[in-house]
Amino acid sequence: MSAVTDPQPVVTRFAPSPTGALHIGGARTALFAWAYARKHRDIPGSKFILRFEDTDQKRSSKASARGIVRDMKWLGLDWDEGPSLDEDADPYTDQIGDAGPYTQSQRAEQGIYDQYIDLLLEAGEAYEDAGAVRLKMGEHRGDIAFDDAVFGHIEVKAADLEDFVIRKSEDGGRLPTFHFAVVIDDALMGVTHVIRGQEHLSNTTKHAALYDALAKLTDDPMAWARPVWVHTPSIMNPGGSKMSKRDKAKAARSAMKNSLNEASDWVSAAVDQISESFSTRGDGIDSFELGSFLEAKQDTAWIAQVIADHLGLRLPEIDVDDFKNSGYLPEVCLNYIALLGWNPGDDIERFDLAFLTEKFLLDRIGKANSTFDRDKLRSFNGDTIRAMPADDFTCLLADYVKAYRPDWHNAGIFNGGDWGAFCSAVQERTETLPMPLDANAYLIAEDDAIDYDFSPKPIRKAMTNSNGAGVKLLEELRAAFDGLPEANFGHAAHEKINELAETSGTNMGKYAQPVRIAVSGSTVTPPLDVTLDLLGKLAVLKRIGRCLAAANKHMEANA
RNA sequence: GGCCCCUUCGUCUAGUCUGGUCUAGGACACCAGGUUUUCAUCCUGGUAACACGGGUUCAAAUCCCGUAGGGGUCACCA
Repeated sequence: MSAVTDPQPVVTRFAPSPTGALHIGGARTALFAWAYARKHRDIPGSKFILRFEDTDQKRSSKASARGIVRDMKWLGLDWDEGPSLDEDADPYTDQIGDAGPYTQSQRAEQGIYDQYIDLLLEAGEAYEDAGAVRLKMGEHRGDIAFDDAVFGHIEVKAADLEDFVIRKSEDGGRLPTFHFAVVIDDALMGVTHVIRGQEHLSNTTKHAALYDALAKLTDDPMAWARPVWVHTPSIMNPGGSKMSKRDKAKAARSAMKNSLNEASDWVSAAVDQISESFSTRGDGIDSFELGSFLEAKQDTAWIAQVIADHLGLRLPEIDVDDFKNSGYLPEVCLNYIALLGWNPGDDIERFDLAFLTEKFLLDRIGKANSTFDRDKLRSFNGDTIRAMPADDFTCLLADYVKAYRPDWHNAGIFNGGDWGAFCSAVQERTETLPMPLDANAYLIAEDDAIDYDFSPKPIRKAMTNSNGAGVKLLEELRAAFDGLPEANFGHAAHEKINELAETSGTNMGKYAQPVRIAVSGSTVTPPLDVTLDLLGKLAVLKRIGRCLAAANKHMEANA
């Protein structure tokens, strides 16, 4: 007779500290923990918990907690216990699940941690030191070994283990440290698999010691059995540094310094410049804060953004919200980060949450750090956009415009009947949402705001080379277009170009390129008929006229 | 610096546990050609890696030892 063991439930959690936005690396940790719990959802008791580790009173904020809830939901990750899934709810007062509360500050208030501190103190496992409480390590406890699902067996000698603080002194509000709170909470919440970043690998000996000590001292040792530890490797920048929030600050700082030619007094020059541009907007900015940011004494995210806006610079995407801002799709972000350090074991690279839920196994997580490759992310994003039904793309881009692009939101093309035509013209050449907007800015520009620069080689070739052959064709076209009807102008103009090209025996590109240049200032636009339709006859003729004038002037000057 | 960990194309990785079928596969990027009125898409082809040095073995990307490089940690931050 063999005993049939029931499959054990899998309880995982994501436990960020609400000290800022959700980092893309944190999102991957959350994704792995979510996927592993969901893979075992058929086993009763399996669940995924979201908990806030806010034992650092100074840096934690409710606004950050809200932002993390919002970003998790944007990605499509849900949880069974923790703050309410309602983004507008208060993550501290409105929570779901019965093992709560789900923030450590609240749990500390309820005395949850103190009772175990007392237990350890009484048993001589811990002692007071300058107002704080430390757990005895070293010879008292001996060597510590544990098994990690990714990194395998790890052993540390007693001599290398130092006593560590488990409760802060008065200065820290007598709150438990992260090391203590994480162990108590994971045990009390029944967490079976602790999935987290590898920066905690070295800390795990501390946690193992705590589990073991508590198992000895309580009457329910099973509740204090060590969980399965799963440490995930880090996500790095192409340069080799760890991908971190500070990267945005560094990028803003060095761009500012560069724009001032690295002059010795660049900091004060920058402060003057930015303060001025702010005061004209009526916002005002603290020049002392700004200065300390520029001197690298702090890395405040919003100051980095202020500088980026001032410079017209796009900061590197680091937080989930940055990727949303830059026009990446949530399902693509999830797909891409899942592939950073994990793979299904075959050549399948494109998958969704359902696939991940079915396939996610711990032993397929790699040990080596991986570099974040925005090119590949962008490529995935473009593939996904191309594969979407046209109507979905139209809505998606419209939502993006409403949220982030007032310039397009107020433009006629967005509000009139042409939005669908624009979207279908750009969908297959879109990698990120802002890309078609920026590439086709001439569509929402005033007719006389188009700049003509005849120096780039492709423009010279199409217009001014061979004694202005292109310019002559454009003049011919202006006359031909003049007689065309306004309705369906683009289509008619396209026909006319075909006709002229055929009768004169030339390549239609010879006609098309000068028109492109005239209406957009560049040689690249969506198909010409659509582009001209979007612009309309009046605008096209006006732009051709301006372009012709500019071209003739340019050729005279260079004759 | 002490301790812990990692190392396959430029990048993400398959293959390593259970040595041979790996003249190392896929993806992104890159290059070339084709399709295309531009750009892009799409199609075809190509360049490109087992960090290094020893050992074990008939046989090593795969096992062992060492070296180098990289990461983490050593906070009353998490």
